[in-house]
Amino acid sequence: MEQDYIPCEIEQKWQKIWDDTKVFQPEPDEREKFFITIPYPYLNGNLHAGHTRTFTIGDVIARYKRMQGYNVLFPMGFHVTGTPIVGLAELIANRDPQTMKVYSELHGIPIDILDTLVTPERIVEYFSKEAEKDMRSIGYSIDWRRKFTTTDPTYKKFIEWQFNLLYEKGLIVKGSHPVKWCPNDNNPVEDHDILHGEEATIVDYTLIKFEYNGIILPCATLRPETIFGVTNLWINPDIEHVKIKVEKNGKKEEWIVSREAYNKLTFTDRKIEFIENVPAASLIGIKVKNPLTGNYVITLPASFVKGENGSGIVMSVPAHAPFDYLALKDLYGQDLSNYGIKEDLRNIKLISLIEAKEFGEYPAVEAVQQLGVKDQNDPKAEEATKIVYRREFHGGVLKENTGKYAGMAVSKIKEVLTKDLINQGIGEVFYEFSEPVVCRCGTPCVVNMVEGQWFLNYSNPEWKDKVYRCIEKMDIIPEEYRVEFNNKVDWLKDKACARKKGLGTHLPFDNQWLIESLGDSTIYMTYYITNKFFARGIGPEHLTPKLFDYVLLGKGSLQKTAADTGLDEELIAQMKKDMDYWYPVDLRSSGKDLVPNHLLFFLFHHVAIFEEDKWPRSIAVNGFVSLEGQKMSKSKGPLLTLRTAVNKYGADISRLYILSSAEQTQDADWRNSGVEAAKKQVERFYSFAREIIEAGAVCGMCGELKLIDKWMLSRLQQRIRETNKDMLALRTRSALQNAFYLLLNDIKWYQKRGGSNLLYDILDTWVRLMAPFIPHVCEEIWHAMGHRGDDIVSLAPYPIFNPELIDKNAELAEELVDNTLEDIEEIIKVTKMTPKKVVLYTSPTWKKRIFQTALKMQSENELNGGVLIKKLMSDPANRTYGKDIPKFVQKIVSDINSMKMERLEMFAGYELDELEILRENKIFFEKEFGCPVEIYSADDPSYDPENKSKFAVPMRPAIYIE
RNA sequence: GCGAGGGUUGCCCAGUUGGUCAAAGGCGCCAGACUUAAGAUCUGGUAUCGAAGGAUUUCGUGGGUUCAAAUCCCACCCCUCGCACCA
Repeated sequence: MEQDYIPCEIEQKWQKIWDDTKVFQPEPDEREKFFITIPYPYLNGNLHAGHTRTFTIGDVIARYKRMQGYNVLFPMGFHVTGTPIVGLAELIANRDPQTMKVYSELHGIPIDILDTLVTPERIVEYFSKEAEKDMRSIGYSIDWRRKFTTTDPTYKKFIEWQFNLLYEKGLIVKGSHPVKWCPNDNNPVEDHDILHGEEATIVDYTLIKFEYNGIILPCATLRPETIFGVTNLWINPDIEHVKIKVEKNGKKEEWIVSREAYNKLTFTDRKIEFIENVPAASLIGIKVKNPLTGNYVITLPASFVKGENGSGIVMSVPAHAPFDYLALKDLYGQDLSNYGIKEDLRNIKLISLIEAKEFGEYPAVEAVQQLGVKDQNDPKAEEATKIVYRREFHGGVLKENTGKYAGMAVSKIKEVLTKDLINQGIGEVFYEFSEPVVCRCGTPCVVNMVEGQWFLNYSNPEWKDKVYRCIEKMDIIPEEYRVEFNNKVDWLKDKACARKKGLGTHLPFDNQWLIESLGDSTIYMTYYITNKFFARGIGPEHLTPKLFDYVLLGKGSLQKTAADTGLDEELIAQMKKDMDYWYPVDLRSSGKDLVPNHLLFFLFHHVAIFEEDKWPRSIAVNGFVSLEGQKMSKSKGPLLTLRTAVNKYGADISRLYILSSAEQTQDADWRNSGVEAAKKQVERFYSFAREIIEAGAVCGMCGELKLIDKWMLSRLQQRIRETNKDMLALRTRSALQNAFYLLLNDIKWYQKRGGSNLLYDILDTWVRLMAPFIPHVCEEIWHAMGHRGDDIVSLAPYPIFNPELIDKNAELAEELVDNTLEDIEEIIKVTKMTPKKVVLYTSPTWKKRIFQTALKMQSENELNGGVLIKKLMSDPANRTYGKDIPKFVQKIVSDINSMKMERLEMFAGYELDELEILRENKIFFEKEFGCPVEIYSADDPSYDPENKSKFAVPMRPAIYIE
């Protein structure tokens, strides 16, 4: 080994050896397989610290499983379908200043090359090469024979096959959906096209059609159930209203709405025709029919109604809506005769329809009174509304007067009721933004219905049921995410799966559309298996649907498939054999951002296409990476690329750092000071190994073992046990704590206590323990230890826990020494004295006996202070210490009571000769404190000037210092 | 608003089947060793009080359960992320 640790030399050397010897190119054999996949990266930039984290976790698992004896397949591909790469090519072609800056400086692309990346194809070619180079440089154990890019002609054949299959199964349907739309550009707006209102979401209101002389006055509401409590409608006399002709699904109606609402309606899936302006005054004071109850209610003037919200006409539910109540109250006693309203509005009776435990009959009235809201223009009215809505939504139940809906929870009613209203022709859905959205061009956006769109029918309940079943059977790591997955399945609606722009595969049954990029990356893990064969030169012309049917699903016959594809039977049989061997996916590990999209679709498509035995077995998710506390951004910075990290620190240090800096789901923060610390640790590991090897250390297990050796072995076993336990749960941080940091502390103590026999054995285990995490330096050490040829550490057996090497007495003995050491130090610190002599007194025999007796009683589950004291007192031999016994017993009993199981097991059969142990370590103590040390038993102290020996108890000797 | 996650000692971050938890590890800081010196490295210390191994107050806030709470229960406050046709 070299004197100094030089990462890049070691790393390049071993990467070449791994590649040359093809150790990570698995083929089916008799071993158990483990198929791990990480979502391939989307290549609109170089790989960054986020990728580094996710992929490194995957690689560590792959390496760990391999060392455990599994036949591990860990493949990788590149995702390029979709629009961002097309957009990036345009930006580069246009020399967009920010893009040029970010991609040259942060992504590290030489400017002369960047200048050439002006088409999507060139971008894909460039980044896929770079990404592979990067992943190799950090030592991922990927089988590169299987790589592909999602625009490969053969991959497109695979996607076409899949979408035809889904179409045949009726899982792809045609429909319309609402999008954010700029009327000026006549195009959908994406998030980066928005000037303000990025936060806006599309909210679905229910439109309820009140009727007046055959004309519809639609009211938009988020709470359609309140239709049962409507006492009147609100019309703002100061805004413009229009009468329009509305045609939807062939049904023609005449509506009256605000002018703004008319404008919005023209973008919906309705045909709209303007008829005439309608003076607001003519709309006030009329009687309109509640379409559900058939009751007639009056229309009244209100200033709080805004033309741009909803339809511009509002239904009034004063029992539950503070604004409605306030507006109504404001009209009490007012002269409304100019609207032709003569009746006394006090006669309008509030209608309560929701039972909520926080409120009585009229929640709106109570809230208004509690908050002291003055009128409809008081800002506190908003707050009152929120309070009432929130409480009613959570805990509210519908009352008897809602007919067949009585007893239903308010939180569940909206969907059901809206559907019923639509079916009866008296309701519709109306989409609106949660806040105003303005396009970059300055135009206010609208919700537009895109028609004739293709959807993946994820809302299909049978499909969802299968996914639930799949999740139930899977391991979700960490387990807390299971509920998240189930929630998201529940929440998922139909998803538009085709677009007009971007890279990708055309929909086979409707060629003008491109398959959306999340849809084409759901079951591609099978493609790694088949692509090993395709990549040897099988062209797309051979990849007929029958081939995929046979290889992936086992449908059809070998002969017919061969005839259909023109491929050899033997080759096809081999593909199928590989598929049957490797599938299903044992673990898909990914960043947590993919939970509500990719990982969900991954499950949906698997359950739709494959039989249950091919469903994924487990999913793991990990957190993000930030940079010195700042969020990273590919397009704006800050950004740390994988390459920058590896160039600066090396592969092993980057790996160790990213894995140890945060636990699985926690977000990690990449900090320079942290990497520097990791660097120090790896260097320390390296020089520890070098010193041992250069000293010519050999296996010490066969020689005679001292107590400290037994202690070391015992601790080592515990670290092995914990590391394996952590790896099983993918807790890489905790695994490293055990396999590296804690073990390092143990080794320090071992050496401090004069241990030396087992250094070679420790190293042998330690290198294997660390190999999945920092493989290059471990290979280097393993080689230096004399392993040659095929005997590389990447394929060496991972250490397993050996319970026979656990030695409780050795651990207790060291604990005694450590306790004593710390107590002496503490006394010196407090008294600030320089010791001239230290005297130790071990526990007297009677205390040890009592301790043992108490432990025994505890193990028989009958530890009781009183009983113990009586028992002791009855023994004449104990009379001498009679008055000390109760106090000591009390202490012992409470100590033992507060011990955990593990601790009690540790003490089970406690039989330590403390005097002997301390005497053996006399020289150690003398060295530590630089003065003579005398050791006595408290039974028989020949020197005890201050009578300290009486404080001696088991595991804590009494101390006298002068 | 809905859903999920989180608030720990100067900072980052462990620890939640309740009990060696004043609480791991790292950073920072302090002291010592080494060095001509600095750096690097190594050793020790780092809540408060204490001239004897102890005591006291801490784990977002306020209550509660328990012999015992960072850990369990209730309420509240604050922070981060997702909410879709975008990868």
